[in-house]
Amino acid sequence: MRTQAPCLSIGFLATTTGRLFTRLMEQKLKPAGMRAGQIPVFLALGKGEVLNQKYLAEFAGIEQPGMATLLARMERDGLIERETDPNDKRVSQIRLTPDGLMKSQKIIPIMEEASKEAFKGFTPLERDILITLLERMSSSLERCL
Amino acid sequence: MRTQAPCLSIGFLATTTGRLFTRLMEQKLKPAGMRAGQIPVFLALGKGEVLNQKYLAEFAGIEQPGMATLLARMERDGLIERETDPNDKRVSQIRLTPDGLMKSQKIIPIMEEASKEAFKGFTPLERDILITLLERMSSSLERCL
DNA sequence: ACTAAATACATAGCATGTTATGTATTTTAT
DNA sequence: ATAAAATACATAACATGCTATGTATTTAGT
Repeated sequence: MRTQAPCLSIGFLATTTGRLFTRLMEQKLKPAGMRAGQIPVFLALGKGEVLNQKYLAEFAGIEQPGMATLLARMERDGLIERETDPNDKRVSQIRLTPDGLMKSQKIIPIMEEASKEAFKGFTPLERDILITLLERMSSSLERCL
Repeated sequence: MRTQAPCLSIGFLATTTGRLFTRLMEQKLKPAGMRAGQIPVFLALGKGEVLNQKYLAEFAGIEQPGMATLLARMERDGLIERETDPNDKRVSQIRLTPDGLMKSQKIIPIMEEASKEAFKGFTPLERDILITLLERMSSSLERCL
């Protein structure tokens, strides 16, 4: 008896699926004036929350410089506003602008649409299994990084 | 009885897992002088094959301009060589350089390592299920794009 | 034969993410 | 009290991938 070779296509599959999902979201978000990378920011600030960059980066699961440039683009596009925290001048307090707040209302319905399409042909059980296994793989990968 | 809400986290999970996998591969490839985006090219040309850009783009599952810039960087770094097809001057025949060929030998073992780490804690059955479900989701997404 | 369509590749401009590094500001330790 | 460490954010340089578009070259239609 010998150990079965690990499936080599998993990396390709994971990155491809992620890319396809991003593309689908871009398609749906574009008409609404939003971009895929902005989703976590809209989700975090969508009820008028005021949060700092560090929190947003962790929430989005990206590094700090990535969030910094994302927020710079969103500020440029009038989606967010920043204000220095008077209690700690290193921190900037970030909130959605009225326009950003309005746009953010469409995020959840759009995500629902996209998820529905992604899960087309899946039973609820298959859906739950995929989620669970992906979460476990995600954790495994995080642990060895 | 009401329909269960579709899981909204699937997009985040898919893109995050893909990104984490890419990061892991980068870590392993860097010491060997390779980058994550180059993997499909190394796989396609690793036995001395001579292929054109269109084929490589399809093989890698990315758009043509993406492959064009990838190949430009790989040529810059001495990993590939290009030659115009004499039978059709639009086509460029692409092959790995001796250095690229040598480096490509390490791709499969590195992919095996990464897959092993990604699947840590998975039973063979779970592994197969994840692959199958991801393939199905990938197909669903491709269909609606 | 010759124009029009198709094909292969290149380029521009951008978004997203990464690592590496710089710059203020605040906290900690002596 | 002050020097050192930690923290929050910004910037630089880059890879990867996208859409839109341009440029040859080849193929097809008349």
